[in-house]
Amino acid sequence: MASTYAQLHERLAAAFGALVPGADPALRVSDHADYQANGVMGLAKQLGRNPREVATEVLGHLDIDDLAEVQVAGPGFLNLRLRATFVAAQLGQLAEDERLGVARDVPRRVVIDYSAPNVAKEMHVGHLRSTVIGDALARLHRFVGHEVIARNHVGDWGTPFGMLIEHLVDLGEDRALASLSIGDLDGFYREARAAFDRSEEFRERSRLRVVALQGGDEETRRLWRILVEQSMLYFSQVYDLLGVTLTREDVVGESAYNELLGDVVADLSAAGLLVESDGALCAFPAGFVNREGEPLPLIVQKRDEGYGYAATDLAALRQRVGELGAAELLYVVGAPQAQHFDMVFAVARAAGWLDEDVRCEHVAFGSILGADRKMLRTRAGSSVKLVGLLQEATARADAALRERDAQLSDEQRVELSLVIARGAIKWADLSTERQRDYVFDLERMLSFEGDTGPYLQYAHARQRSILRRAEDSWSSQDVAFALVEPAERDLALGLLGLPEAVASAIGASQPHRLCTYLFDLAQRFTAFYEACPVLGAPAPTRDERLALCEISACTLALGLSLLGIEAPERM
RNA sequence: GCCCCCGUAGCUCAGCGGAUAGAGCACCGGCCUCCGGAGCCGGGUGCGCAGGUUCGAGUCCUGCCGGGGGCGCCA
Repeated sequence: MASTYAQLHERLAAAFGALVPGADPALRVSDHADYQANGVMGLAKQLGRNPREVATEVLGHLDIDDLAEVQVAGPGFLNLRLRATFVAAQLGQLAEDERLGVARDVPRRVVIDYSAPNVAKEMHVGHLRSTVIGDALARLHRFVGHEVIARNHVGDWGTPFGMLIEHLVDLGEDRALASLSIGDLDGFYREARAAFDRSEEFRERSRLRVVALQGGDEETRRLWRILVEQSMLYFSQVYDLLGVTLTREDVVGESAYNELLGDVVADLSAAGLLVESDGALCAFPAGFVNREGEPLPLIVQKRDEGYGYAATDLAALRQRVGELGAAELLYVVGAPQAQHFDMVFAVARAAGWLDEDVRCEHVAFGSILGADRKMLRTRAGSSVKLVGLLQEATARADAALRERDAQLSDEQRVELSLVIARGAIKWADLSTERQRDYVFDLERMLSFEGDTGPYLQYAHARQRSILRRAEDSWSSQDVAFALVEPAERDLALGLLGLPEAVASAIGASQPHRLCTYLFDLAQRFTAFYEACPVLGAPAPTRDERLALCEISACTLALGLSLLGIEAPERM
C-alpha cells in the first residue's frame, strides 16, 4: 500500500510541478491541520510573484479532493484536512498489511560496522551505544529490504597479544581456559598487564611473541586462537543477554585484514599518496592540520613497519566497496573518532576506492555520562561492565514487577524482568539524538511512566489485554471506520504515520526519530483510551475501536522490534 | 593554538528553513463509581550572547561565551 504521506505528496508534487517542474511541495505534518504544504512561499519567491496568487494557481492544478480538503492559510500555507473516507480506507488497508504501510525500498547492499569489542577484555558501557544503535539500524535497513552486511570489527590484533599469549603460556592452557571461560576476561588481562609491568623477562618474551604472531608462527597462532575463541563465546553471551542480532559470522576482526595491508600500501603508493615522515609511511589528506598548523598525517605504516588502525580501516573500507560491493557504508563509532574517519574517507576518495555513488557515513554518537555529568565510571574509576549494568537493571525490573502484582509466576517474572531491563536500557540509548551525550539513570529509564521503554511495552501489553478480553466476540474482518470521536481520528492519523517515521530514521541514521513517533503514538492511544470506552461500546463502534487497538498494538510491537526491543503480551 | 560535537522550561529531552517552540519528570490545585491508573483537566515572561542571510531562523552563516572531545606511530 502507498502511505498516506506518499499519496498526498504525489498529488501535490504534480500540482507544484505544473508551475515549476520538480518543485518541492514541502509537505509536513501540521499543528494547524492534518498536513500542510509549505512549498508555495518558496515557489512564489522563485517566480517573483505574490504567494497567495501562486497558491491559487497551485490549487487550480491540484487534484486531491478525494483525499483531502485544502485551504490556503497565512502567507500561503496549504492546509490539508484528510477526508474521513480516505482515512478509513487507509486504515482498512493497514489492518490487512503485515508491514503496516511501510514499503520496501529499492534494495541496497549496506555494510554496517558496529559493536567492536576487544578480545580478552570485557564489554563495558563504551560498547553499549555502538552495539544498540548499530543493531537498530541493521534491523531498520533489513526491514525495508536492504541487504545488510553486519561487520563486527573486533579488536583481535596488535601488541597487547604478545603479553596476553605469554600470560596464557605461564598459566598453562588448562588453567587459562578455566579462567577465561568463567568470563573473567578483565582479570586475565590485568594479570598479564601486571606481569608485563613487573618483569623485564616477561616483557622481552611478549615482544618476541608479537613478532612470532605477526610472522605466522603456528604454535603462537594456535594460542592466539584460544584467546579469540573464548572471547567470542563471551561476546555471544552478552549479545544474547542484550537481545542483539550479531552472530559469529558478523565478526571480521582486525586480524582479517592482515593480508590486505600490503595491497593498501601498494595502491596508495601507486597513487602517489604516501610520504615517508619520521620513518613512517603517511598519507596527508588535504585540509587536516596538527597543533603546529602542519599537515596532519594518517599513519598507514609505522616506523617499525607495523600497521596501525588507520591501515586496517582503509583495508576494510577498500574491501567492503571493492569486494563486497557495498552501496552504503555506516560506521557506528563514537564521536571522538570523527577526525579519524574524516581522514580515512578522504584518503579512500583520493585513492579512488570511494566514489560519489557510495554513501559513506560515520554514524557518530555521544558519550554516556554518570550523575556527575562526566563519563560514566565506577566509583573506583574503572569502566562499568555491560553485564553488571544489565543485572542491576534486571534486578530493579524484577522488584518493580513484584510490586505491581501482575499475577505472574516466578518463572514468567524472571524472564520478563530481563525483557524490561534491556528494553529500558535500549530505549534510553536510542530515544535521544545520537550525537548528544546522555546521562545514564537507571531509575528514570526503568520507570513505567514517561518516555521510557517500559512505558511503551506496558502500553502494548494493555492493548493486548483489551484484545484478549474480546477475543471470542470480535473479528478484525471488514471493520468500518467511522472515526466520529476526535480522539479516534487523532489515533488513526498517528497510525498512518509509521512509514515516514521509519524512512526518516533510516535516512538520517537516527533511530530516535522512530522512538519519538512511537511515544507520540502511545500518547495518542492513551487519549483515545481515556475518551472512548472500547469493550462497553455498542456493536459497530466496539468493533471499530477494537480494530484501532489491534492496529495500535501491532504498530508498537513492530516499531519496537525495529529498535531491537521486545513487546511482551503481558507484564 | 587549530578542528569537531553540544548548549531549548527547575530537571531529562523532541523540534525535517515555516504559523502561537512542544513532551516527559518534578511541583501546586481540581476530576474520574468505567476496559490492568500507561490516569484526566488546569497552572510556565524557556531557544547561551551578538551580528548576518532569508518573505520567514531554535534550525543556515560569522564572531564570542560555556561544556565535552580530538589533534604523529595505542585502537
